[in-house]
Amino acid sequence: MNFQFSENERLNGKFIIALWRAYQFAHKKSMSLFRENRITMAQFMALEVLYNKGELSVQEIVSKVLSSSGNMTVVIKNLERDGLVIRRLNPGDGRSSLISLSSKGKLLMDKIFPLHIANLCDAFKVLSDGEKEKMINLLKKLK
Amino acid sequence: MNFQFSENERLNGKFIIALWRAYQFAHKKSMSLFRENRITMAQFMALEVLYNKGELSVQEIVSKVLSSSGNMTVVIKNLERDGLVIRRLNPGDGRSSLISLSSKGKLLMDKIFPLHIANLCDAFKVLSDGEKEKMINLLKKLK
DNA sequence: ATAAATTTTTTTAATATTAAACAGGAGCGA
DNA sequence: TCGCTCCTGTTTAATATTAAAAAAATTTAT
Repeated sequence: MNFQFSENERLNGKFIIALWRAYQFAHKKSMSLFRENRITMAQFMALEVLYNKGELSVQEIVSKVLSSSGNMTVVIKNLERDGLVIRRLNPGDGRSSLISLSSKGKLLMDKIFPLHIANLCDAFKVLSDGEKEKMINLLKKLK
Repeated sequence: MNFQFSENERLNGKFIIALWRAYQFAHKKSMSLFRENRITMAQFMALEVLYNKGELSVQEIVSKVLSSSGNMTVVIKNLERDGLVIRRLNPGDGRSSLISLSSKGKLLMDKIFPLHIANLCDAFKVLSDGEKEKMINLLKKLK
């Protein structure tokens, strides 16, 4: 005898799957974009934060992309190796260094960031602004 | 000069982040549950399909959890090593094998699956059934 | 029936991800 | 100042994930 679902449990199961599939769907086009430009999604997320916020410490990047510091160490190491970001010592704190986009990284983001945004808009075009706003407010209740 | 967002682009950005955070939030409690029971989330997802659908081929598992076959090969190899699943040759197709829960795997799922469902219900308890149904229907429009 | 195409799965290489431990700097109170 | 704690970042080990190539079985087309 396996576990038997109640109606409520069944609905919650459907809901978590719907969230997952919607998130996957929204990124499908951009995954190809990233692949063509030889970066991974994790690398893009770090580049995106630096592009929009400027020079940041590792810890600040981590808090923006909901990752872990151990993970971000690796991602930034690979971005540094590929010449997309630059690291300099933090003059105000001997423990940390500050990461920023190189000119090569800036050029890459100038090219692909608008395309990524266009992909997102395209993915969500079947929803109205009101529908999106309503869902954002409901989803924010989960905390 | 960095990229400037339009209102629509800003809303889509907020929406994708809201989806991501909601999905993460819904799994937070169960991540601890999985850790305590020495399995990973990827392993749980494979076990869950086998628990609810019975014996399946690798390809069938892959299609249920939206993974890749190369990835699932590894996940199942680790589950096999830990004695949680059993593999037997598929009598009807020489290319594939059939995977099923071992008694150890079944016992584990009897214990943690109801707890996982309870965690999901708890995470989503601030939303009404109507709100969840409405969102499921809207999210299904993304295809 | 044979050749071609497809399916299923594994393998390899590279990157990502987590947990856990660790090192060293910074901040703070006694 | 000393000692304690917190913060920041790296490292290690294990697992996951992807892309790409490959092997083998099956199916399809001719």
